[in-house]
Amino acid sequence: MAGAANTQERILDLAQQYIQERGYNGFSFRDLASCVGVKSSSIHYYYANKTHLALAVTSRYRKNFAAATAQLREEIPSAPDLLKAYAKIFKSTLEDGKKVCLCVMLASDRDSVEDSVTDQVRAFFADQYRWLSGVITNGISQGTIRDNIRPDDFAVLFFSALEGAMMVANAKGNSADIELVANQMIELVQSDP
Amino acid sequence: MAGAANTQERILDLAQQYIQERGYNGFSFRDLASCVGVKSSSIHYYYANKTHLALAVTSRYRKNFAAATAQLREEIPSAPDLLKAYAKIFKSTLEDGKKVCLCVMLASDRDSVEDSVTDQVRAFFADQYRWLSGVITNGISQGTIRDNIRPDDFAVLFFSALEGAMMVANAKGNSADIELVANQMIELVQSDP
DNA sequence: AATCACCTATCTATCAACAGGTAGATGCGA
DNA sequence: TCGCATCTACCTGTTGATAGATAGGTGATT
Repeated sequence: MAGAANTQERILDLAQQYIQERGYNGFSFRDLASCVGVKSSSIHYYYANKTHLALAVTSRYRKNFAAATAQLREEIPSAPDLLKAYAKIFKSTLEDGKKVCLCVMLASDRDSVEDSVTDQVRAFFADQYRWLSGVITNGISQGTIRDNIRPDDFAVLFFSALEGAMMVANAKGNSADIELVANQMIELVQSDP
Repeated sequence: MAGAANTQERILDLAQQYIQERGYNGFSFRDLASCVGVKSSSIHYYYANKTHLALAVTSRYRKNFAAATAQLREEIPSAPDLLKAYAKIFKSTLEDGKKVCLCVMLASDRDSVEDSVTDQVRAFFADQYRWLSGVITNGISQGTIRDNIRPDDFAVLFFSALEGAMMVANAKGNSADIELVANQMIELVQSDP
């Protein structure tokens, strides 16, 4: 039988979901296969080995995230509102299943994945820092963010706090903590009215 | 040969290290055994199964953390200094090997561990929130922390940010980010001089 | 129009390694 | 003699990965 046209994409989607829920060591080719409705050898047909699969998932994730954040900047002018919208991405991810950021998951499984995957993870983090730093810099210019805030440093803080909140909130089953964390930081750096 | 008196403790130490470095699914009883210098059945002698082992590691971790933080409160009066010292625990953990907080690691492997372990992880988080909230409340009383800070909320933020920074810093191999994150938060909530 | 080669996608069957876990023997020291 | 600690030996299931068969579609050749 000729394959259903989108088998490869369904494999990729499910692999991403599994990594976000269970981590790199938390699922097998057979888990993926049985859920997609094929045999594990079919997955090897598309992705020679687990590293290739992880690499494909990660680079697509990076690309999608870059597109989503770029669109936010087009739609939302105010820096504090942008930070809120950014935080909402994290909250939604957690609420959609018990999923955590793909790259934090892969970072925590660092010893099990090959360096090429960790390189992609680091590149994702760099992407986020760049975007956040740009938003902050812009916020200072527009007067919505206090001018004693250092954009590069605050980018690291804001991102770290969201990632950490996601992990902890996931354990507690309480996605509201993400907003709690984000809103406090925004409140602390917003210019006084 | 009668066992070296501390085999059990060495197993516990190594299991903790492995969970912190590789996660719950990242090591096997044989890994532990060969590193300790015994056979895997000897580990089952002390810990009937992997859940028991994880439980023992986690409850000891909680206890040790509680002792360390209690001592900090005895030694350091100033709230900002206490927060700095607390952050240093995280930084030191990361610098001592590539280890990340045990409980965040177990939180990320939530789907693979039994609920009893996740309960301990949640209890650890609650411990930390309680301690941090107490420190902040005290800081407000002593005038070192601004009085518009909500202790319970800021505890969540401070803790989440440290945990997140630890994960990200580990991927980047850059432990300095932990201090960067902690110092920014302290700066933001400290009373003006 | 019928045959052919070829490509894509899938399958079956299998491998060696490793997983967590168990039963029971062995040996040392009190 | 007894019990603690460790071992040998093994079981069952799973893992990532491979080899090779098979089915269907496409397009060129006869």
